[in-house]
Amino acid sequence: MISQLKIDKRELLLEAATKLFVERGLHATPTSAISKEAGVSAGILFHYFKTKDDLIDELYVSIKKEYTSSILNDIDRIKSDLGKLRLIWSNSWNWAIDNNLKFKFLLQVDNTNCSERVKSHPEIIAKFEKFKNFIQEYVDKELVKNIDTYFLMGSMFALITSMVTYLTLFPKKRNDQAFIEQAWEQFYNYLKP
Amino acid sequence: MISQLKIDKRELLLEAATKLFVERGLHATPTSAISKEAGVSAGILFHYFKTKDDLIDELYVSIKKEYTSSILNDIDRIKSDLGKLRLIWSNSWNWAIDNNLKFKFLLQVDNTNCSERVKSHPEIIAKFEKFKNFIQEYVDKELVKNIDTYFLMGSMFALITSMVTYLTLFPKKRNDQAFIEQAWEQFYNYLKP
DNA sequence: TTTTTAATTGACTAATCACTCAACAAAAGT
DNA sequence: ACTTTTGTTGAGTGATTAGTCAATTAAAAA
Repeated sequence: MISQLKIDKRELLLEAATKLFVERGLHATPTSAISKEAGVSAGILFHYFKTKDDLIDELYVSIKKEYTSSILNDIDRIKSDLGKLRLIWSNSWNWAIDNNLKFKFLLQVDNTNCSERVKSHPEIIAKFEKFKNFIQEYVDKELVKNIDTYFLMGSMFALITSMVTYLTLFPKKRNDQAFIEQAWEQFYNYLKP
Repeated sequence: MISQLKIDKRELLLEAATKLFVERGLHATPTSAISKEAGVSAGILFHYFKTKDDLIDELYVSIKKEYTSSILNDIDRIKSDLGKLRLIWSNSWNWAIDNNLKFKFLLQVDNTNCSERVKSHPEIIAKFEKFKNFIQEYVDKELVKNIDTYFLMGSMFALITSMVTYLTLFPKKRNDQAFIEQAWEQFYNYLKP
């Protein structure tokens, strides 16, 4: 086996970190707690990650990539532009609910001033630009109101996040088709010209 | 004078704490940094606040009260229901922009699991209920879509927060009446039945 | 098998933190 | 004026933290 154990311990540490960071907050979580939760020795964390901040950075970037990728899942299976927009919408909150810890970790870092360096990671900027162009296309096609793209993206993300918070609090609603339909209607009413 | 200095130092500490908590994060800010920023000795902080957590709690509650109060400013000067809703909307983001540090502090605490005890403060629960009834009234009057009030409140607050983030990033837009009008239109399109 | 390389441990260190306390200063009360 | 209460200081304390390192084990290469 080609260092299977190595990959395992790294993953164990990242998973443990996600859980504890969300439960206790970034700075309130000692590295010793992370290694304990992962069931490994305290020192090994610094073998895989140079510093605690490096661990946070790597965790953020990997989760963000996972999230942004999931948003475009199955997008080619849909023909209509509006259908695609709806799929992006539902992909977003579905991933966030199915990966609630990871999503909460993203929110926590995004709401923190202390890690600006993470957010300016090139791969993340690239994904952001890609998504921005996507929205711009909808504006050009007059499927979405002609207003500053940054404003649109910000409010879209805000609405999706509040949807996630609500569905996490009331999980039954996730299978309530009438509710989902109404929520989508509201979302698109917000966007349409 | 009736202990004017006492009040002053308390206020100085709270202001310094707000600034540093937003800049560095709750747990990354030592109490020593707070007292230094406030220009007082390290020990005095624990004369006014039993513990650091107590300081955070008090700060949160006082800011939250200030914010929720500002939301209903001048509400009686407006006659129409829709006008009142619009005033609530604009009051919300105006306060948040004018008191950006305080607003960011609220967001930071709200996005943290470590201080559940703060959010369940009776005065805050009361304000929340009051606002909830307010929304319910609009639903009953059929000015707002008939969908779960918690869902409505969550998304309203999300939209307002994204408005604040945007206007903080692009301050000029705040005086752009056409933009504000469009933003309001979108907001109400989201809510209307 | 032997050698080399990589993974893993946990005791250790230097720094930092929340909080205390004895001493002093200023106000208020008498 | 004197006493009591309240405000204020900053050095000190014990606990906790991120990160190190010499030693041990396991895997890979020779």
